Amino acid sequence: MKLSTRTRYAMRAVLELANNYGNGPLQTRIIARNQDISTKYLEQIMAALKSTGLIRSQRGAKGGYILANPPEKIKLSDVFDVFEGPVVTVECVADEKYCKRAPDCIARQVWSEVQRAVRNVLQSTTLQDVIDKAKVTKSDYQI
Amino acid sequence: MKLSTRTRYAMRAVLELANNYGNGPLQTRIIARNQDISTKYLEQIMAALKSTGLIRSQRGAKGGYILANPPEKIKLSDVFDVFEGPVVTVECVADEKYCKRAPDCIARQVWSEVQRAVRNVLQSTTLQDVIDKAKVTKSDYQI
DNA sequence: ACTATGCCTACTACTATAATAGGAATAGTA
DNA sequence: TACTATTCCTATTATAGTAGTAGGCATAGT
Repeated sequence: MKLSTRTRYAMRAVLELANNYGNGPLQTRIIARNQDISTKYLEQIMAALKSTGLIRSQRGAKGGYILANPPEKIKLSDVFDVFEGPVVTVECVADEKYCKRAPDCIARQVWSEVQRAVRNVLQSTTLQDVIDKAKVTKSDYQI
Repeated sequence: MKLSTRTRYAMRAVLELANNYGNGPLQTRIIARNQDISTKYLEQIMAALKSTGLIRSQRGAKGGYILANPPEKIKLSDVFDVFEGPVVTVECVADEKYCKRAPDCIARQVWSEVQRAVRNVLQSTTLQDVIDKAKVTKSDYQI
């Protein structure tokens, strides 16, 4: 169980946008450079993020991307779900009809619990939460 | 983020062994039939489970597999880790040296939290716990 | 007009997954 | 001893997804 590179890049890109929130659009080129990501690949990822309404774009020179909502209104699950989908473990966890064995399947209960744990983290944390936490850590270092 | 079929089959097979614990070896053929899994594919999965020491085998007629330890001594993470590995999200979560950006990476904190949540479930639950919980549910139905 | 950006589409190398297949080795049993 | 049921070992394969690379069009600012 490992995250796709797309999801990891997406999360890093969105966190950059969150950090930049209020300062106008941020360019793919800049994000890619900051994060050591292929610009062309990131372009595709940004397009997907945009198509879900998570971010907005401004075309042309001095264009770029901004978050569609303030960082405290965006949950990590919003970003996560773009590529990893709402299902974290197995389809039958979300859709009992997916498998006829589901009602009696004790393995399903296991994956339900795991899924619940993951979604609990992702849904209860906003981009702003992450940024704030990072700042606290930073200042701890400086003491 | 979805589980591999191997991991799901492995979990179901091991739970069958847990249910059968104390009744001698259980055959791949039986498990495969009970669980609607390709016998040949399950054979490979059982071999992998055995190589980690999680289960033991008896060869020849009337052979089969048994858990190497009683169900209350086996954690779900023991089964999970055979195919999904101990890393649930990203390598850098377990190994900071994996990426030079790790110390400052705020995305890494996100994936750390998710990983912690998953491992918490898998490490705090045993096969016996799952079986017991399933029984409770069953008896609820009968009321 | 020029340039910097997003937007769109196609292509590709690589890898993992989920099997299928065949047969050798072993152990119980008639 | 022969027979049979099982694990064990190895090879092969079809398919899909991933992680890019690439080229050029559309748009907006200067």
